[in-house]
Amino acid sequence: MDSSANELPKQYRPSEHEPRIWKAWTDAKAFHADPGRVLRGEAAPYCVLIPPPNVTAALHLGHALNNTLQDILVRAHRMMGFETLWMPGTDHAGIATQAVVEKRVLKEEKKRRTDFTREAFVEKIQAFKDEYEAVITNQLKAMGCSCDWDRQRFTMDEVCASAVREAFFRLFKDGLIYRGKRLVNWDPVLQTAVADDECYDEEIDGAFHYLRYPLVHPAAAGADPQPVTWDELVARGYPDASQHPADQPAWVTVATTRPETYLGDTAVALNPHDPRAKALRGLSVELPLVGRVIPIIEDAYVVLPERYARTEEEKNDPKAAMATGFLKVTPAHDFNDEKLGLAHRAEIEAANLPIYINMMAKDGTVSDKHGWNDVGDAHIFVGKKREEARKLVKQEFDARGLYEGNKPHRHSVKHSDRSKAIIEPYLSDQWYVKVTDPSMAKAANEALKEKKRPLEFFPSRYTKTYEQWHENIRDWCISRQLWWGHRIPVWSQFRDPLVHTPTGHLDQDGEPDFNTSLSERDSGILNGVEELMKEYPGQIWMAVKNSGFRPENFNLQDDSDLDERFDVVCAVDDPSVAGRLSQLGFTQDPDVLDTWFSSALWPLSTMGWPNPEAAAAITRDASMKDLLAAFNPTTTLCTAREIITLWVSRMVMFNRYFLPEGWPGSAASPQSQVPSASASGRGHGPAPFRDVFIHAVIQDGEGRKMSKSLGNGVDPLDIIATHGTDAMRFTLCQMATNTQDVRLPVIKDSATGKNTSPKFDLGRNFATKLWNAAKFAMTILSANPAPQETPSRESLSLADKWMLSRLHAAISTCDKALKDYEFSVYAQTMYSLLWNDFCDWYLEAIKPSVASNPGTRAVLRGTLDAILRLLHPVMPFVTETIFDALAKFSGAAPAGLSLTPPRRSGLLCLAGWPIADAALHDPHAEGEFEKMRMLVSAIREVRAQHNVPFKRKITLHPPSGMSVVPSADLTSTLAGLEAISHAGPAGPSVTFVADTHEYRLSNLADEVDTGAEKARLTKLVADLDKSIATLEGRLNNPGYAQKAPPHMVQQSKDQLAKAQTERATAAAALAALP
RNA sequence: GGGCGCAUAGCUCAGUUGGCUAGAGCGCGGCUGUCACAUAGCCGAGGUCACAGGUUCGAGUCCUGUUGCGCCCA
Repeated sequence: MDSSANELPKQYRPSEHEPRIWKAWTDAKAFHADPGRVLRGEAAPYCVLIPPPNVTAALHLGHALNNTLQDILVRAHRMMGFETLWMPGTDHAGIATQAVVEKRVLKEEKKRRTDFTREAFVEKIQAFKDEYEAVITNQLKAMGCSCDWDRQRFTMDEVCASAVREAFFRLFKDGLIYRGKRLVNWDPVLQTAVADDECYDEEIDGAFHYLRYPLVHPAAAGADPQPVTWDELVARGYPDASQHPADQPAWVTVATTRPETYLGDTAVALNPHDPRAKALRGLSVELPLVGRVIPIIEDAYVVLPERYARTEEEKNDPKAAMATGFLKVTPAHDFNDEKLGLAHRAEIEAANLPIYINMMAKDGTVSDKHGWNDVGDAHIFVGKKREEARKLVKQEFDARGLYEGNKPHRHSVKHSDRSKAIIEPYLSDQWYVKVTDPSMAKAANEALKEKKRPLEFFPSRYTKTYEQWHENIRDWCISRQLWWGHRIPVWSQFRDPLVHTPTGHLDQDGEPDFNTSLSERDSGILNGVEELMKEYPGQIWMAVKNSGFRPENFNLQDDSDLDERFDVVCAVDDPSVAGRLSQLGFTQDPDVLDTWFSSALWPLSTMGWPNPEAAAAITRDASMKDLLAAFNPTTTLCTAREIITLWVSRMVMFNRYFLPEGWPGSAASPQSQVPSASASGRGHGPAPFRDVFIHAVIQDGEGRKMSKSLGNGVDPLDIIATHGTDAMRFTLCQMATNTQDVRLPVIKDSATGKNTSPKFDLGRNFATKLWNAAKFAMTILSANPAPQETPSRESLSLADKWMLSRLHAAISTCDKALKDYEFSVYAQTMYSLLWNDFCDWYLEAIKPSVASNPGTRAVLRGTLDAILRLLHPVMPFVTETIFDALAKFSGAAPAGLSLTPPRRSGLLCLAGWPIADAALHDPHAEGEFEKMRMLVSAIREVRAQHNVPFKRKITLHPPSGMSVVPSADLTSTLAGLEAISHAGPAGPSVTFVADTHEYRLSNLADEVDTGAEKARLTKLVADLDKSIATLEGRLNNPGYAQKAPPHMVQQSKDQLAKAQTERATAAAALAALP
């Protein structure tokens, strides 16, 4: 093999190498983590969990960034000798996926979800999921992601599903899951509750409508309420009441953007500081048509109208201009009204009204079937859609002289992400996790202060986001009225009222005493459940409320709505259990869990919790049983900032809740001491990771989010096709500064019509540079092999020592940058090491000497090898390709540079991370080299100024006092000198200054261009004058000499002296010109 | 409404305890088919560090305020 370097083609063509390299990695199982090594104490664990991409769509550039950064960390740590696990997987993304499939089915088959059975439709979604999971997986593999692909999970697979059931079961049993009737964001199109983060605000042109509610005297039950007249109000001191006809019924006017919801009003509110408040005490209003009499309540929440505003601030409240001072309170249809209603519960209930009156069906039409009993004449609205009902209400009020008109009002309204429908605050039965419990939110914040292993955010400012979220958290609504997701594992049925049998005794207060018991039917049900519970110990549970019976078997939940039903929760997914429950009259809750419930379990479910043995059986992977103990807690989570509250927070809560206190998962503790995963830590378990790295969001060149609708998205596969994976990764890494957003100018490629960005050229050019540098190095090594013996330090040239010193610095910087998640620093450091130091200076410097100096060849080979290793995490394919070629040119590394060979299969991804001794740091060599560089730059500048052709060799004349030119050989090589002559120039010459010394150059051309020379020197003198002025100004400042540190003052003096010398020399040379 | 971030060269961004005569890549101008690389090399031009005050011997950096843009939470 005379010249193996020739095997490398002229250019690096990514597509020719990437599939081959990927196969080599996969064949070697290079990314497969062995938990056994961790548990046996053979290697420290390093673990990253992939933020599971939604199976909704293919990955975009944001994913590319997210996963590139993870892969960089993972690959670097794998090389550093950690037993490294990067856990891959995808998320079922409940509502998003269902909505996408519903849309697709409607478009392709013209059918709706409800045209199918639940099972059939879920199957369709499943098929879609399979399709996209494959797309996503292929994308990640194309990106080079070194995940442990044998362990890939899906949030709804069998392993994850059992974790979800177990988590629900434990929380339910512990009283942290309850059923509640609450207002939720209701999507009337998809007919499901949606989370706040599944909504967006959008301004719409609406109006404030002014409705008059007649005032009445509250009447006794059954009696008709009597109207209040204006003269009565005059008597009560109601301001301006005398302006109305005295004997006419009086009213108050409410302002509302949604007139139709008046059907659900249960109060009218005004501010206690409103001058009308006093006069209205004891009165009520009667809702037109409905006839409902509702109380007037006083609450400071109500905005005072402009004319009653007491302060400037109140006056300037934009709402004051619109307000009448009266607010209709509709707790079942507005979140603020709900708060008001609950705050004034007593007053409303005193009026024999429920707090909530729901006047709407699930599809958003007016309905009397959902908790509205006093329809009265308002039946004319029933069945109308929101918009129709609004019109009709206006019309009916108008007909009765009760409509005062409207004012246009642009206001922001919540819309559903998925259906774009306006969100309806809607009262419904939902399941909640009591995250307000101290074992949840508080424990999550305490993780930041854990002594042993505090949770840490990078950049640290995000800690605040996380903390504040937990401080203000509300209970988490986890039920979704969807088909796609984890079905809530609760079986319910309505329960009979308790039977009260007189005992014939009197109680303490002298009242007859009763025995309370279950009905016969309910007794039978309970017996059946108890039997099941015995057969499936710890897997079936039932909660009851204020029953007073068998408390040893069923835990009491006082704050849940269990008056009416029996709820049985199952941790098992067993058809026979389902059958038995069915026989007992139970049906399973039709709802599914919020997607984040299963995502929150990701650090647990992917590792086989709660039952690693069972997970090992399901996956037919024996090592699965050790995963949890070896890798949870994981090391780092990489994600975007909006995920902090949605996902990070919930993972921390769940991990701390479900894993036991003292869960070490570390090699230090023998397994016997590891607490069993079956015990819940209830807030005392470990956080699921140590570091949370929040990376920037990629925007387009205008600072907009990339999105399909804007058409500014960039497909990672397109970039991979045109630039190569490594180029994309390097560019993304280089962009990953710790700012909030990064902009990526997007252009349409005229050839392909696809979106791309010129920024990716940076990475492509860099890969090419590396390729060519390596090719050149190997050409040299093939002609003159590197020595097999470590060369002595003495045999190294200045350039060698300088190169090693630079390498040492770069390794330190990279190590620190990776530790601090400063990806851009890492990329920049490597860019400058390879391009500037290695290519521009070192390779150029050694060209004449490398053939004759074995020490130099050792440094050349060793430096290239180290660069490949350092770059591997960000550019895995090209480095692996070159490393493979370089393996044919073996040689000893220079002393002080450790390059551990690959652990197996000769693969770079399994080779050791380079380690440089501090001894390689050589300030003297760096100083000398720097002097030489300055001289070379000065000569090059003269050459450029005089248009000296590249090939023309010129003569350098050092100043008369200088016997030896610093690094003369290097200078000659790099500056293109023919000779260094201590004699004066014979022919025409040019003077220049370097490091205060006056040099001359001759043989530049047949004749010196005095014009160019004058221009050059004039500019130089001007520049130096500017410096001198600055430095003199500083030194002449009396405070400077007194207060600045002496070394700073000295430095300024030195700089000034140097500038003055150089200026004098340049000025003299200028004067000497003809 | 609460919290956070950004504003530095034409563009995208560095600039970590104040010491700066403010850097990089792209782009721009000049020269170069040169022998690893034209996806390259060499040289160069280009900045009132958003604005206004303040602290300091010294401010891109710290403080206060203003303007503009953006994000998260409610």
